[in-house]
Amino acid sequence: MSESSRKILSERNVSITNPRILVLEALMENRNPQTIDELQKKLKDKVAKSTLYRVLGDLKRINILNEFTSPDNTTVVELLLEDHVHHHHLFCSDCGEIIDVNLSNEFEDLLSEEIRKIEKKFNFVINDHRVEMFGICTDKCSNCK
Amino acid sequence: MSESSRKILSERNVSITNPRILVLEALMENRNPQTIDELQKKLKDKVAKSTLYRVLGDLKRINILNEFTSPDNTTVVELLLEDHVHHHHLFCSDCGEIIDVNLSNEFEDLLSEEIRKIEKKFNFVINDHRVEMFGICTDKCSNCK
DNA sequence: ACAATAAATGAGATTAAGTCTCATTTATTT
DNA sequence: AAATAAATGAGACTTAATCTCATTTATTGT
Repeated sequence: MSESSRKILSERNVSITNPRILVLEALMENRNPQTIDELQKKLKDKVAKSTLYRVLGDLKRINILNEFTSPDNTTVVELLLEDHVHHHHLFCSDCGEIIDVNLSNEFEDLLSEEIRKIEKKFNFVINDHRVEMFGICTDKCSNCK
Repeated sequence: MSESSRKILSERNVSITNPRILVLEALMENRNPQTIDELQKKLKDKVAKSTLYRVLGDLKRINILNEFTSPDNTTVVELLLEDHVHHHHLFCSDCGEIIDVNLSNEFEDLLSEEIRKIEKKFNFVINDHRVEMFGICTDKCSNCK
């Protein structure tokens, strides 16, 4: 585990430091998105707040961190590694859970086609997209019944 | 113009006040999304900051305001009226412009089908979705060349 | 392996978006 | 038109995120 976070850093020419390893490990603990607050709690007394934000910035810069905002306006963060690259999100407006979702390959192909049309129409080069879905989980989590 | 914002409010049983009319008019000036900062500048010395935020809250509550966060983490807001309901967004990472985009009806149908599958898989009731596209506008705006 | 150099960190100050409070003003109801 | 209820303005307050700078830790060249 500590091994692989070192590998991640060295492969991308980022110097290997304790805070970076700790943040990566905390991110690897949950593969689902987590809030910065959750991260901060996990790393309490191990990594300073300023360092946490800086390390998250570093990880964004080397393109292995995805940061976005949940519908209730919380910043959320997740590691993007080889096995887990392109996917989408499903938000429960009741309990706040965020679930990673893969759409079928056929659908992703259709979406890419549709996006090609948009590129032409608006004269854009589009390099990324995401689909966000909002709803209520009916029996998945303990908060909602 | 002032007429129609009065109408919007009275139809939804929201009392008609000057700040609400002014905010609605400022929102109607651009039909594309605008940042809160832009709004604030337009309404400088006419509507207090606290009132602006409260009125935006009111408009969200009556479901005619869409609020979201742009990739550079700015809060963005747009009016959702009859003619302009379901649509998506295209973000220029160069100049920050946000463009409203409609996907084809056929594609929206396919997306709804795909979403029905996700609902079953995760035991969710999904009531909304959005597609966000990120790229660079090649010749649309003055900032990018 | 070790000094020299460069980069990263911790602690806390600072900034700014958004919220809250409460006395005053404005709208609505009768 | 008076009574009541709701909304507003001004500024205090909160809090996520950024910045600063002295100290610590990593990297590089010999």
